[in-house]
Amino acid sequence: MRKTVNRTKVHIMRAAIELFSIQGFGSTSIREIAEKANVNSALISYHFKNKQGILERIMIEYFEGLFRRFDSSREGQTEEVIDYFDELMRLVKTVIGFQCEHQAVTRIIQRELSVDSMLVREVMSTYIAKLKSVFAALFEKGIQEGQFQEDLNQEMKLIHILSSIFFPYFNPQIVREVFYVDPMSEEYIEEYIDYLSKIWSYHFKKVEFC
Amino acid sequence: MRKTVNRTKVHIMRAAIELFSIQGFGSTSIREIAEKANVNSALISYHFKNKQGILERIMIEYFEGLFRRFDSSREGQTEEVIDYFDELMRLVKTVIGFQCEHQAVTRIIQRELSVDSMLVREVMSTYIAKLKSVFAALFEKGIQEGQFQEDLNQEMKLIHILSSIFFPYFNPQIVREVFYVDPMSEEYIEEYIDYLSKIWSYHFKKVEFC
DNA sequence: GTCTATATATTGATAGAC
DNA sequence: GTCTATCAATATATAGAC
Repeated sequence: MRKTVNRTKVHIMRAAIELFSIQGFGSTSIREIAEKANVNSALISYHFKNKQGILERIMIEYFEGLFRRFDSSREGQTEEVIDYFDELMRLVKTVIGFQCEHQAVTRIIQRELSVDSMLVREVMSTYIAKLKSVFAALFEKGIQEGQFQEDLNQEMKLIHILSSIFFPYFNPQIVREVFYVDPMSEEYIEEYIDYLSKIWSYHFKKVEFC
Repeated sequence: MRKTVNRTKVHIMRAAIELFSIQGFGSTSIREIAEKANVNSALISYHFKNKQGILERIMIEYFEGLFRRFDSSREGQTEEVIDYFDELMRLVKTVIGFQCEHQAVTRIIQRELSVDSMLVREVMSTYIAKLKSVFAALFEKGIQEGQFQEDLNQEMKLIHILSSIFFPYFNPQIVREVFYVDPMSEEYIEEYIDYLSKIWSYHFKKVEFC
């Protein structure tokens, strides 16, 4: 791949991300994207086939990046995981951090994931399913090792965790305009993680009786 | 208002709701709506001014309906609320029930609320703010009456509650295709409410020491 | 309130020169 | 890889008859 190729592709992607996130996919035209990217509109068809093609690349790069992040954050770690609850919170922190770094794309993906299409079903069955299985595997191990409770409904836990992680970053405007806090700020993140940790530690961890 | 007026308006609204919820607002054209509603396309401009006008009515009717439901569900009740946690869960149940009854509109609203526009900001500052204040007032009273803890961050509680209520009904597809359960089913609702109740009761209620 | 007819703009996508 | 030029389809919106 030559540099010129990437430069145009990247410019188109960046412009598309900004516009999709503000106006929505359906309300954004190829011409608008080309204009914002300072690129000839014909190049979009050339590089991405069509508008849907841009969204596809945006989604794929996002999730590939997320799972790469998972791997790299596991690198400097000792083989044996000791505390599975810590591991859970580390994972949550990684996802939230990634979502903050990619605010616009996060918003686009969550929004477009609620629309019916082939692309959406594929993303669901690969990436979201994979994300779920990462958490599910963690809980399974935690239970095996006797660190986690197994009385609560496991599926509910996972749905609940995804809700908690996704929602504030899918709709940061609600958080900002109704709660007057910025979900992307360091303070908020720390406080939110802290909150979730408190809530969850009691219900997920196996209790030592008093 | 005459009957004929309403019939057309209702048909247009119904068709728009179905299309918006499946394809998204931006990807749906006035013509499509008119066709699905078996109505002349010019009538949309006549009744709603433009496409945005339909969305506006959809949103307003939804939230007006929700708050009317709040009022009516409070009717047959004794003046003095005794258990504020029960009251909280009753409120949660009401919202979730309402969301189930209006699946399509719920999806549309959550999705379009993540897009930037005047309409969205208005809906946020009126309806979502009002929804928040309903929960906030409940917590305040619960604390005053010595039934609720006040150690946890109150704002986080509210964000967390809204996340838990909204997310599964904003994106039921994730729940269905990844978790293989239907968030609209009686069983799910009961189990989910039960789960939330368990999680929250420990952290929100004032504990009687063991 | 509802229709036909139409004006006008914008859409996504491609063919072919460079 | 990038451009110009252009197509056919579709968009929203309105004027005026009924």
